[in-house]
Amino acid sequence: MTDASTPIIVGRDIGPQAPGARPDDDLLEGLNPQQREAVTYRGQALLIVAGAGSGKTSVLTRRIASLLRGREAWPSQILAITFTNKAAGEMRERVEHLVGDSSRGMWISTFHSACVRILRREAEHFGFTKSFTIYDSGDSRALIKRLVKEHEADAFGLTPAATQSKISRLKNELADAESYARSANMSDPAERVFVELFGAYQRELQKANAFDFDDLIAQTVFLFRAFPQVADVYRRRFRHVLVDEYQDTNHAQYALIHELTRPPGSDAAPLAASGGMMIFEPEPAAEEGASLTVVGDSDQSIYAFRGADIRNISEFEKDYPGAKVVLLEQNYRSTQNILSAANAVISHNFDRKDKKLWTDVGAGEQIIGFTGYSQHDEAQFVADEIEALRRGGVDYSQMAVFYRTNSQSRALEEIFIRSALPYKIMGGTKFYERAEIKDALAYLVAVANPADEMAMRRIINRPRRGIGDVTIETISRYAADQQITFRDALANSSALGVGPKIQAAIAHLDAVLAEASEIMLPSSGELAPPTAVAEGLTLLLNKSGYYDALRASKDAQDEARIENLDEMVAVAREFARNNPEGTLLDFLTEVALVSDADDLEDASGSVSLMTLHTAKGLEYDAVFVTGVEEDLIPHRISAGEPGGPQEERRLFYVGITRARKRLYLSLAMTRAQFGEVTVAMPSRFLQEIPGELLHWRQSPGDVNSRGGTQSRALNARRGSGSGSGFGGSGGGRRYGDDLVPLARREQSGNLERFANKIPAKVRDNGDLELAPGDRIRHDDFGEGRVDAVTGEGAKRVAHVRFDSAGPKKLLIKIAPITKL
DNA sequence: GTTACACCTATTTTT
DNA sequence: TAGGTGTAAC
Repeated sequence: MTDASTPIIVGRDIGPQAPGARPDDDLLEGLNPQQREAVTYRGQALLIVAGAGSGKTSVLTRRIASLLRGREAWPSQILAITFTNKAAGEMRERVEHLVGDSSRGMWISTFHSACVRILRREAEHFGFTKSFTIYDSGDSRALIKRLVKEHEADAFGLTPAATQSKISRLKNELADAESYARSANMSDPAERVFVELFGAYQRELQKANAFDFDDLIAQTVFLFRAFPQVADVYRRRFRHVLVDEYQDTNHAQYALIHELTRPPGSDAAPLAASGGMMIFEPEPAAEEGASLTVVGDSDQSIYAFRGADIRNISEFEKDYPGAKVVLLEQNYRSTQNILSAANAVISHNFDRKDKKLWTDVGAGEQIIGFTGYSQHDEAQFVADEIEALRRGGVDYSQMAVFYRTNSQSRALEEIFIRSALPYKIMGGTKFYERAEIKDALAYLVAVANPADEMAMRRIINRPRRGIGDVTIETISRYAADQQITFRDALANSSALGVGPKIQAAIAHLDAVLAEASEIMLPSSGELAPPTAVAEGLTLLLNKSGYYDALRASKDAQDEARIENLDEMVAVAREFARNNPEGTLLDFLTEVALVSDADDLEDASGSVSLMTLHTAKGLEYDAVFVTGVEEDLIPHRISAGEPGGPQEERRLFYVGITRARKRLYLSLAMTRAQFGEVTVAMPSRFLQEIPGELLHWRQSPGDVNSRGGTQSRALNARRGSGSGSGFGGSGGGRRYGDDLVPLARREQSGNLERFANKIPAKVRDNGDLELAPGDRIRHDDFGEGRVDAVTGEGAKRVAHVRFDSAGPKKLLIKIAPITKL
């Protein structure tokens, strides 16, 4: 839902409200009673249980606005935490919309950026400097990889991946190497090696003046616990803490919130540790902890595998006695049919508080089910249906296709390309994970944080300078001997005892870094201009020879790399425009904490393809959930995990509740995976949807009876009446109730014909010329007449009306067609 | 330092 | 099956 109709109230007036004014009136406009309560309730702790599409962002932003307008809080006393930058940005925008300038000074940010802000200020308390680097998972994987090798840990079954995920899990539980060692079974050699690795990893991070993602949270908690007087500064400052998506918090995040909302001065005497100043706050007068508002929906918890602990929300009332709970069940997004299906599915999860979404917009369309013979058949259905919706006036950008695993996107893509359907894959390869972008950032990090050896190691031979492992180790040893950083060792290239060519290369790199440093962090101490980052980056890329090496390359990919780097420089310029005061560190922080998931919506004019996980928080007029099969959703691997199948059900629930008006559930009877074709069974979740809500265009039974491959699950439940269950098996009904048979089903009903119909090889029709009126034959669709041809060159599209398959758009260059 | 081949492993991933 | 990674040989 949206609050676009809310009038803008600009809160220029800083003085108290005029007597008798009702500052909340417009904020409550259009809200239902529960939403009003969530906005206006005042107390120490409030839990808003917000079902999907129940307007929680609206409630949260209005609650903040109401605190500000009522003069109950200064902006600086508000801390609102989300999980994504996108959510934070949206929330900030909407609060600004409501209260204007008086929102300035609020902290509306992600867990991670809030912690970075705190850590940059306080890092000196525990052996870091404020210019610390942030390691993303790729960086920490690289470091762990090196350590695993050094410790020869793979011999104990400790792969880099396993080690990384175990360390991450432990950090999310606030365990460090020492505390873990105490509880671990140290007679197990693998455990001993792991503890060693964990400790070594942590020491390396400290040495590099770096935090990994998990550290950002965990170290902030440790900081607060070790230095209560530091914690009190923030406890006094933030009087209102609000947390979005609370069901996704892990233990460390939970602890962070807990620390922040404790009454100030409540800690025992400060630790007599680490030479910091002892500041005793002589204020025994009972101060209250900040008021805490959390919003969440345990039915949408889908990140348990990453450490999210559903108990944080389900036991909120225990953690915060006297907490008020508000339940938002009215849904403003979907039709009742969609909601009823969602309710029915999720109600199969035991151990959950009952919650039923409802709407007053009416039943809406039935949910459409479809069973394809193969994943390509399924994809073709999706493509056809998308085209039909488009002709019916639905914009491509209002349609989305979801799948459980990324690999499923391929079949969809193949068909979409052939159908000339504009699509965009969300959350695919990430810009900031590309090698050249990581290189560029490493150059910047080398300037910003000379202690970061990882960054130095990354760039020292990129572009190739003839510096290999041997030289790197020489430098590393020299640095250790001289007790200087790796970076500083470069300045003494002549003392390293390496060949003249290599020595010159090192000296050159050193000079380039120094020059860039002078631009971005002037030694004169004066402030660098905002454009310094972009300039410095350009200088680094040019003078290091990075650009030249790419330009000289004949690899076609390197051209794209240059474009990506140009884009990176553009990002730096953009940053300078938006943050005139922004420093190099600010830029690196932003880049480290921003992911491309944050620009999800820029898919204008295309259909969005994404995993079910990525779909959370989004909504579309028409939603296709594909691959609704056993072993896919629920995924087979989840079966063995405690709570796995239930989390899968929530995932399916999340998918269903993204749809506003139309929902399609599809599956394929066969799926090519790992080189072989497997026969799929319909997902158990399909059977949890009441039959009258779901209309099968082609049910599993239809496909089954014609394909001849009996599958046990299909007959587990017989249809009763109109479109119930899977129905149709036994050959009674060949097609769905009102389905016009498609041409390819006419040709033959046998499975092999359809399984993996689309070969991997790409067909090329060359310059096949087509004009309106031409007759063509298509391998799948049969004969048809060309209505029109649009597009240019390789992207020419034929609009064809097939005799029996109906209208289609085809990419002429690659469609399996011949002119008649 | 680069290339080629063999090998391994295939959920989800807000930061 | 396919893609990515690691090692060995040139």
